[in-house]
Amino acid sequence: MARQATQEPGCAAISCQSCGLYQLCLPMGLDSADTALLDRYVKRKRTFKRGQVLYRSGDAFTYVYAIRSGSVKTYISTDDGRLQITGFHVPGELLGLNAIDEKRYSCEAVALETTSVCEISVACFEELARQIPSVHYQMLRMMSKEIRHNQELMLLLGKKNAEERLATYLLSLSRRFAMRNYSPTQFNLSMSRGDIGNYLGIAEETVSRIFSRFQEEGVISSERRHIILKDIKRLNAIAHEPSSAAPLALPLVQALHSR
Amino acid sequence: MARQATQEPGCAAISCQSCGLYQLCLPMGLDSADTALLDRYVKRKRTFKRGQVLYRSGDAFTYVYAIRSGSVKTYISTDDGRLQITGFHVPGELLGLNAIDEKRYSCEAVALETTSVCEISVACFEELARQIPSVHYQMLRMMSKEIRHNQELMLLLGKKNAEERLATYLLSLSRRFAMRNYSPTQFNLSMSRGDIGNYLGIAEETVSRIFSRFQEEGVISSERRHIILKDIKRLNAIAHEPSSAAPLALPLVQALHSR
DNA sequence: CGCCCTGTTGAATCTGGTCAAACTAAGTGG
DNA sequence: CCACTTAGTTTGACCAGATTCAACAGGGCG
Repeated sequence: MARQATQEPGCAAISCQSCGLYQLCLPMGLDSADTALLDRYVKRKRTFKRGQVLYRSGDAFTYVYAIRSGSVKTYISTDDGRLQITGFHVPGELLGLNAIDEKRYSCEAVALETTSVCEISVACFEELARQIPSVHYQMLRMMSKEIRHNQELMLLLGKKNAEERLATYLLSLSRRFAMRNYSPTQFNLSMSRGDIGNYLGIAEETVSRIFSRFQEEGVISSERRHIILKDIKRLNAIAHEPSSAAPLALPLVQALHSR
Repeated sequence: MARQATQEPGCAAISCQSCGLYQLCLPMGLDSADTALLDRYVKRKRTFKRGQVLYRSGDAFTYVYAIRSGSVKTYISTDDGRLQITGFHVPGELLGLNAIDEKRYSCEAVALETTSVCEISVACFEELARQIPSVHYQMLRMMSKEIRHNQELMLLLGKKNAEERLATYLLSLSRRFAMRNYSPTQFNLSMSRGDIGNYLGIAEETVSRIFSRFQEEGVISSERRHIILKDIKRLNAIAHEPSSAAPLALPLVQALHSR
């Protein structure tokens, strides 16, 4: 009942350019024949409204989701109901891949706002990978990137204080926006303070307090969900990011932020 | 100068059975021809002593390591030198795979005790994957498993208190030992209290205190690095593990621990 | 217009960190 | 074989940062 499919033909034509599959094949330099083949496997476009569930933990692994617009949070939970948000996902990202070996989703995915996705059947996806071997390699790269991202989050959760966590978080968002050619210094958050706090392992009140402190110190300007980064150099100093380790997003984008 | 290679021919003969590659091909039901092919790519066996470095963060990605015996810790660090251990690795596990997309290791790997590994050249490994397509799929499975494991660690670091962290940790170890047909209730830790605390995001003093408390309460018995789990049911209750999510190790082994 | 959700701020509390010291085990070298 | 060193572990006392509880403000939406 939560799911609301909008099954339109004609989605495929634009899908490869606009959704995650593009990212999957572009770096490998696939020719247009491959690209066309790839498009055939994009089964349907769907739209989820804020709070709607894409999939639940334990559900059979039947679809991979490529986000076209909007944003999604994923989380897991303890047996007594505490949640840990494990990621916020934006357009261009692929969701559900880590269900590969258990054949069931290991986390729950919920739309943060109205979100449009391409829903790709796993069976089709596997067939696709058989026909275009480099797809497998691309998947390995994407998962390797996710592992690194998670490891940096572990560093954050295990070793950083609340200020460092928020600074790291803002910079990470900034880089992801820069990557998509949005302003890296001015953006709107699609997630609540509660979600941010949950993700970073601190209370939402602490998030509020530190946003206020950053604002007093002139590092950022925050008006509810609208954020302006005013002193990225300072944010970088506060964040104490991993040293020689790879950045959260693309290495190229890293250069945008002076060190 | 830290590296001490013992280059022996004849390693290949036993390697596939004894090191991680076996785990990579076995689940796919490779025939003996494939297995033989696979063995050819095991270049050399090496031994690292306690504290020696297998690879550093930022090093070029040239080898994948399959642990034959001993144990290894991996960690990343902030720019001001704080470390976060991201994993302890035991025989049968493959190390270094998440360097795939950046072509450099994203973390540092250090032997916890005298450790024997098979060092597999990445170039050979890629050639191998080309010849046996299912190897790619196995790699995807392994990385998917690692992502899930990391997500559970994020839940632990973000939402659990010190007692829950220790209980979760002991159970995770127990399952991994059970998987390798070692006693799930009695084992020696190869890592120090400091390493455990670092991994779990708590101080080593807290680790000590809680081990003592568990002992007082009759849940475990701990004498320095020798641990006996005396009440696994209670440990499970304390740990508050992820609900419907996949277990840290194999699902089959999970059944060993009553819920 | 008023309700409700989100965000903000204050004050009390507490878990776990930090610092310090004693103790144990395992080497190391004379 | 023993004195000495070193690394690891345990325990106590104190303290700080973050949580919890609670009250309140402000937007957005019905």
